[in-house]
Order: sequence, then structure tokens, then C-alpha cells
Amino acid sequence: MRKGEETRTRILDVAEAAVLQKGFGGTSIEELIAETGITKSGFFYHFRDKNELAKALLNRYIENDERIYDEIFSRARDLMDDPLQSFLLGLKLLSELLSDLPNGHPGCLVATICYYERLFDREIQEINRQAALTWRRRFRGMFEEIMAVYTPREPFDVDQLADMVSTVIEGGIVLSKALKEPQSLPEQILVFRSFVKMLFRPVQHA
Amino acid sequence: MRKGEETRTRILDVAEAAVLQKGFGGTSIEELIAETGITKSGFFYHFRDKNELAKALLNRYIENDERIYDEIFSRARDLMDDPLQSFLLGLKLLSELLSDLPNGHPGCLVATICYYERLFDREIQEINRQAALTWRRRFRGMFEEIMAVYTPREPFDVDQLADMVSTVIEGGIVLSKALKEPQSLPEQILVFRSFVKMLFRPVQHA
DNA sequence: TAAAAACCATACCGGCGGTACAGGAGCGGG
DNA sequence: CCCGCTCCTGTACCGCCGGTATGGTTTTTA
Repeated sequence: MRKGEETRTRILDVAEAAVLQKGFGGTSIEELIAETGITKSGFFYHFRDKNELAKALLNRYIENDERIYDEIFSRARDLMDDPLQSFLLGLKLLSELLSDLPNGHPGCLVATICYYERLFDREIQEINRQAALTWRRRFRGMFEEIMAVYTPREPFDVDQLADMVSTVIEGGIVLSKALKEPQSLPEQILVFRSFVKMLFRPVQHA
Repeated sequence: MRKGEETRTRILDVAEAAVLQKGFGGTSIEELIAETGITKSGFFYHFRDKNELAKALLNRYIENDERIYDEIFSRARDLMDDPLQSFLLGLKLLSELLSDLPNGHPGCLVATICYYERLFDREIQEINRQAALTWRRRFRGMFEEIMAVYTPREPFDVDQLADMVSTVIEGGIVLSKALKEPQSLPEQILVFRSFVKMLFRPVQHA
């Protein structure tokens, strides 16, 4: 019962890389089993069909994504007491982490699914939606903490501000992929960071 | 030779909608010819293969995209003399235009291609890259005009600032698709607009 | 009016997603 | 020791799809 999990993980590893490079439609099951060194029957033992592969892939991706955010922003929280400084540091750490990926960010599965909606069932689309909502909640929490201490220069809707983080990341991924400039994504995050800094930096004189 | 163009356009129309909903891999040629009311031979008369369909689709999409940007920002330029006010108005107009799409933005073909790179030849990827570079040039031009008049509160790299426009649009599209909230995209553009306003609003006293 | 453009009809190929079914290796528990 | 469960392998098959080939027909235009 351990061996099975291992094979399953191997399939998911291979599939994730392939899907991010070629999309779901462009990734053949035969190609996955060839690279995994498994047979077709073996594959279908683990996943009933491509839809279930996508579901497992997406769930795993989101889980890992959350873990990374947890780590980065809790580390930033430990280093900085002030919620604004902590958030700004978190963005910096995120930018650095993305900057260190040699080939750039491999792509976001949530975005991939967005451009394939009709191919998958509602369950997958709902998982995708929940992932985006979780991002929103996460960053809204941070902005609320900040706003308990700082007053923004202009009034902002907190949800929209929170969504801006996801927007910049998703957009940055697309842009660096299109431009073939891996540095664009971390740069865009830093630009956003400057905006946030500007928004809460006290004009207050003394 | 006019009839040919018409049929070609009809194929592209059908294909564009299908590709944005299901991706390239998920869109079958047989499905396109069924909806267009053409035969397979007829299709392959117009496009040698799927790669050429993609190329035509992408070129047409980019062309149309540029046209819309031209219209919006030249209109804004006519209404406002000041480059900052003109740019801010342009973003507002863009947001309103996107807000009026009943089903939300159908998706960006450039982004779709990004998540399929390995499926297409280098030519298509280069077209995609040039499109993103054109966006950069367009918005950099606007920011340069603004900076000739206004001094930003913080120093910014003009290219990165220009890229931020594309980032917000691409990211906003992904987010509204994931959330199934069409309003997110126009909202995010307005959030970015506020940031730009904040960046150049004169702290200058008289 | 004749060529060129814009198709239609048919047949075929190989790859791929998916199904069905038969069986086997390893392993843990009664 | 063998039963049953997990975790596969092997083989055969189906239908859809991308793509090729070939030959013919209509429509348009020079």
C-alpha cells in the first residue's frame, strides 16, 4: 500500500511537468506511461480517466502552493513584528524565491485549468475557484492586519486589494512566459510591493 | 477570391471561441468544420495544419487587440491634454469596456499559447513574444510622457511599470476566470489605476 | 471562356483515450 | 501455508481525431 502511493506520485510528477509545458490536451497518457515506465493498465489502475488525473494534479498543486505561501509569510511574520513590514518582507522573499528558479516559474495549474474549463467537470472548476478564494482570504487577512495599524492614502476595497496579489502573480507568470524573461515575474512582484509601500507609507508628518 | 476570405474568417471565428474555451488540444478540427458547415478538405485548403490555424488565430487576435488599445487610448488622448489624466482615463475606459462584456473577457490567446509552448513551433512563440514587447513599448511610451511632466513618488523602472499594465490585465483575466467573477478584471484594472494615480499625484505643494 | 480559386467526396493511416478482461507478483494475516 | 488484497502486466479492441492523398466539381474572376 506504500508502493502504490509511490508510483502514483511518480505519475503525478511526470504529468505535472508535461501539462505545464503542453497543456492537458497536448499531454498524452501514452507519453506519461512511457516516461514513468508503467503500462497503460497500470495507469488506469491509479486514475479512472484524464479528468481524475487532472483533479489529483490540481489538488496536489494547490496543496503545495499553500504550503509555500505558509512558509514564506510565517517566516516573514517571525522576522517582523509590524504587519506592513512583515507583508512587504514576504513579498520580497517570494520574489527572491521565484528569482532563484533557473528556468523561471513552470506555470500555474490553476491558470491552465482556466483556459480549459469546458474540458473538465464542475468539480474541478469548483476546486479551482476555491483555490482563488483561499488566496483572497489569505491576503485579505494580511491587509486587514495592516489596516488596523496604518491608514491607506486612498480608500480601497480589501478583497480587491487582496486579489491584486494573485493578479500580479498570475499575470507575471503569463508575461514572463510570453516574453521568455523569467525575471519579469519577480520584478513585477517587487513593483507591486512598491505600490503597497506607497499606499501605506505615512504622509503623516510626525 | 473574396469568398475564400469570408470562409476563412468564419473558420477563425468559430476556432477562436472554441480555443479560448477548451484550449488548442481540446479543440478538434472535425468540430470546427461541423460548426462552420465546411468539409475537412475545405478546412485543409485554408490551413495546412493546426499549427497554421493557431498562427492565423494568434495574428488576428493580436491585431484586433492592438486596434482596441489604439482606439481607447487615442480617444482618451483627445479628451485629456495632460498625459497622466489621459492615461488614467484610458484605464477607466478599458475597465468600462471590459465591464460591459456580459460573460466576461473570453480569455487571451497570448496567455493560452504560453501554456502550450511545446506544442507550437518557434515562429508562433516569437509572435507571442513580440506581442508582449509591443504592449511594453506602448505603455512605456505613455509613462515616459507622464514622467516628462510628473515626478514619481518613488523611482521606477519604466519597462517594469509598463509591463505592469499587461500583468494586471493577464492576471485579471485568469483570476476572473478562476473565480467565475467577470467583474474582477475591470476591478483589478481600477485598483491598478489608483496605484498609478497615487504614484504621480503631486505631493508638490503649489 | 478558360484558368484559377474554392471547395466537396472518399478513402485511408497512425496515434490516442478509454474499455475489457485475464492473469501474475509480492505481501500480510489467519 | 495459502487466501486475499494491492499493484500491477499483457493483449486485444473500439472510436475519435489529425493529417494525407487523390480526384473531381463549382464558383469566381481575369
